[in-house]
Formats: sequence, structure tokens, C-alpha cells
Amino acid sequence: MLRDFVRSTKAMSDETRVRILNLLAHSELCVCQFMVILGMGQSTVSKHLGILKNAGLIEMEKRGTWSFYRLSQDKTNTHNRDFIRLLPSLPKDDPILQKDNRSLNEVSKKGVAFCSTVALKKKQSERSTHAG
Amino acid sequence: MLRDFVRSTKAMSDETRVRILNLLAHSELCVCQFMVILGMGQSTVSKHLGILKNAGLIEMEKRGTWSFYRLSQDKTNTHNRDFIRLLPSLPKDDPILQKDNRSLNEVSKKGVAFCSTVALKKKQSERSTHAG
DNA sequence: TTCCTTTATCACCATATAGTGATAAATAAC
DNA sequence: GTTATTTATCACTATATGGTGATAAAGGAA
Repeated sequence: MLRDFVRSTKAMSDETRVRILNLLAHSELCVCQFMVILGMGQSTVSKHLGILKNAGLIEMEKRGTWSFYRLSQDKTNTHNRDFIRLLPSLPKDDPILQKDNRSLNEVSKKGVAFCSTVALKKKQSERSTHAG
Repeated sequence: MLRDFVRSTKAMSDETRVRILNLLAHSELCVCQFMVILGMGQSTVSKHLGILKNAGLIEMEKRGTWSFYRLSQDKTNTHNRDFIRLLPSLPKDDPILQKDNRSLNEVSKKGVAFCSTVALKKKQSERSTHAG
């Protein structure tokens, strides 16, 4: 239906969410990894992932405490399948996407254990900011 | 660039604008014809067409007083070309698009001369509403 | 000229949305 | 049991956006 088509285009009509789709075109990721790569708060990342998931463009799998996201593997939704097919042709010379891809490599090497470290550091720096 | 990609998805992320693209996939149209088919005001239609044009998804040609719009024929913009290619696979069973396509047939038969009649009738009905 | 039609643009308002911090649920480790 | 980590969801604010009416520019007709 037209409503579903628009729900998908709306989901793709935001820079942050296109960056998320670009990252997922390379590998699956959890919320905390997105936080590090995108440099955004947890609630922001979670909300964006929810919008993409609600549109059926991505899917989620829970493993322990972590929620891992990947591009939708659904073959029945023709529009979303077509949209996902366009992702590999996102501009490779775009500075934002280039930086995202570099960050993705670093984060992937270190795994999810890396995330708690970053989150901890952030909390500590915020605490010291409040103190000072 | 990512900015251009998002500008295009933003342009397609509104129901009215997808309806416009669906209509243009069948034939070129002027602003007053869109007003009749979409049942919206002239400034609204003009604004939507401006957004689609700014994204490079459609192009405009002035003939006398009329502005005729059609899908972009630009072969160099790969994203917009890909997006335009998806239009024929818009859901054919959607009631809104079906109604739009029926209206398009009627309006196309009658040509642009039809529009001034409709606009006139609308103005008259508004005048009588104010009077009564 | 004057009048009419078509269109783009402006100001305005109501609603939608992106980003954030706080909170709570769920899981794991202690 | 307690504590820490990850995530979803809520309330909130600032900004963006869709729709409208008014206005003005441009072209055609009388």
C-alpha cells in the first residue's frame, strides 16, 4: 500500500538513518556500537533503529543483553528489498560515510566489549564536568 | 553526496508527493491539473512540486502561462534514476492511487482548459458560502 | 491600456520530528 | 541477594514541515 511505501521513504529521509543503513550494509551491529560510531546518545540511536525496524528495513535479534540489528532479509516486501539494493551505490566519496566506515572497522575489531569502556568513560567525563 | 541522497528521500517521504510522482509516471501535467486531481490548493501543489524539482526528481517547462512538469530525464543522477525506476511498481491495488489514476484519465481527456472551469466554480462556491 | 488566468512565493499556524536526559525492564556478574 | 550493563520508552524542547490564504509577477485576451 501507499502508506507502507511512504513509511519506508520517511524512514530513509533522515541523514542519521541513512548512515545507519550504510553501516548495516557492511555488518550487523548492536546499539552501543552505533553510539560510538555515530557519536550520539543511546536514546537517539534506539529511536532511529525503532523507526527503521517499524518500516521493515531492518530486523533485530536479542542475544543476552545486546540487541543486534541487520538489514531486513524479508524477500516478500518488494519496496524495501529495492531500497536496500540501492545502499551499495551510496556515494563512496562522501566524507561522513567514509568516516563512518573507518569507525566501523575499528569498532568491529574491538567487538562489543569496547562499548562499555566508551560508555564508562563518557559517564566519568560527565561526572567530572558536573563536579568542576 | 549523502546530502543529495537524503534530499531525494526527503522529497519522496510525503504521501502527496508520491501521488504526484505516480501521476507523472503516466503523463506530464501542469499545476492546475494537479490541483483538480489532488483536490488541494494551488500554493500547496506549487510547494510540493518545488520540493520534487529541487531534489532533481522532476523537471519543469514553461509554455505560455502554464508550467508543465515531468519526471526528470537526467541520466547522470544515478540515485534519482533508481528512485524513478521504482515508481511503476507502486501498489496498483492502493485505493488512493487508483482514484488518482482515474482522475488523471478524466483530466487528460479534457485538457488544461478544464482547469479554469474548476477553479472558477471553486471561487464561486466560496463566494456564495461567504454570502450565505 | 485593462482584465483574466496561471504560477511562485510569502507569512502564518498546527502538527511532526530529531535529539536529549531520566527512568525502568532485562540480563549478566558479583 | 546486590550491582553493573544494555536497551526501550517516556517527557521535553527546538526545529522542520504540510496546508492555507494573500500577494505579486508574467503571459494571453479583449
